[in-house]
Amino acid sequence: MLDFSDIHLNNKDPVYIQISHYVKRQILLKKAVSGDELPSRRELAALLNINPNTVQKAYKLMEQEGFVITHGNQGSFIWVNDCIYSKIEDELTRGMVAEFVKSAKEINLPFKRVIELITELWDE
Amino acid sequence: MLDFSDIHLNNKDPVYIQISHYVKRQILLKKAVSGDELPSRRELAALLNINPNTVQKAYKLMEQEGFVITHGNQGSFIWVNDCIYSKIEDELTRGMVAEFVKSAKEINLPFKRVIELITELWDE
DNA sequence: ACTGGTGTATTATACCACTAATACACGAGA
DNA sequence: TCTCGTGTATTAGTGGTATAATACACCAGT
Repeated sequence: MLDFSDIHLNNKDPVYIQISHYVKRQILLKKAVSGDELPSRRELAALLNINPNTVQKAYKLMEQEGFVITHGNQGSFIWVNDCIYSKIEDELTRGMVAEFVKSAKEINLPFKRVIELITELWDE
Repeated sequence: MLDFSDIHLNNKDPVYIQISHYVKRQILLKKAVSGDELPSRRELAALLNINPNTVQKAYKLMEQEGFVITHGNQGSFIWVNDCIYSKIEDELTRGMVAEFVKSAKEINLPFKRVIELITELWDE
């Protein structure tokens, strides 16, 4: 059963997006693999103190994104093939880095300075 | 008169935030300095094809953040002291990098890999 | 069979951020 | 004085998000 006990919800992004993003991270970290079962809608809702419909929205989104399957009322499961995994990996790594690079260039931050700042801020 | 002709509005972030962010970038790039006049609310609204109130909200935000002043109906002007400048610089550099570092760590991206990705994505 | 938990769907409501529409008072300039 | 553009304030509309209350069909376990 996939563990949601260490998810931390902020109050900035939509909850259902955060749930999806959390599961993607778990997949990337190999903490979630094909076959792993997700909690039931109502169960996760109770755990996170949110409405079951919000969980349903998250699960539906993850189904559409292709890494969660649900059959009948037998619960929902993680399901990732190589293609989906690559997509997730790309979004969470290259995608994120690319956005950052774009922001850095917008303010004319030179490459060297970027490396400096990351090095400086990495450990703290 | 501060130039907004090369601002590019996305449809993800609130417009008034984007305007404020754009002005901050201009300040950081020394393209906007104390005394520079901003277009009137209606003028900028017309230029960007948005509602004057959205511009008003942006200007008000920038006043509150401390780098824009307005007296009566004599227009709005850039006004930055060292303190404000440092704040903007920090937000747009260290602040941005810190957020990125946080995201990278969330998915266990090692420092080395981060540098690799940035190097790879810097030129394209 | 009955019960309880499941996924799913529908409808309604509330809330908030954002944007839009409008009106108002002020002051410079012709 | 009249006009026009200014900043400002108020109100209304819109869309997305979250919640709530149900309802339904399905299946497993008792």
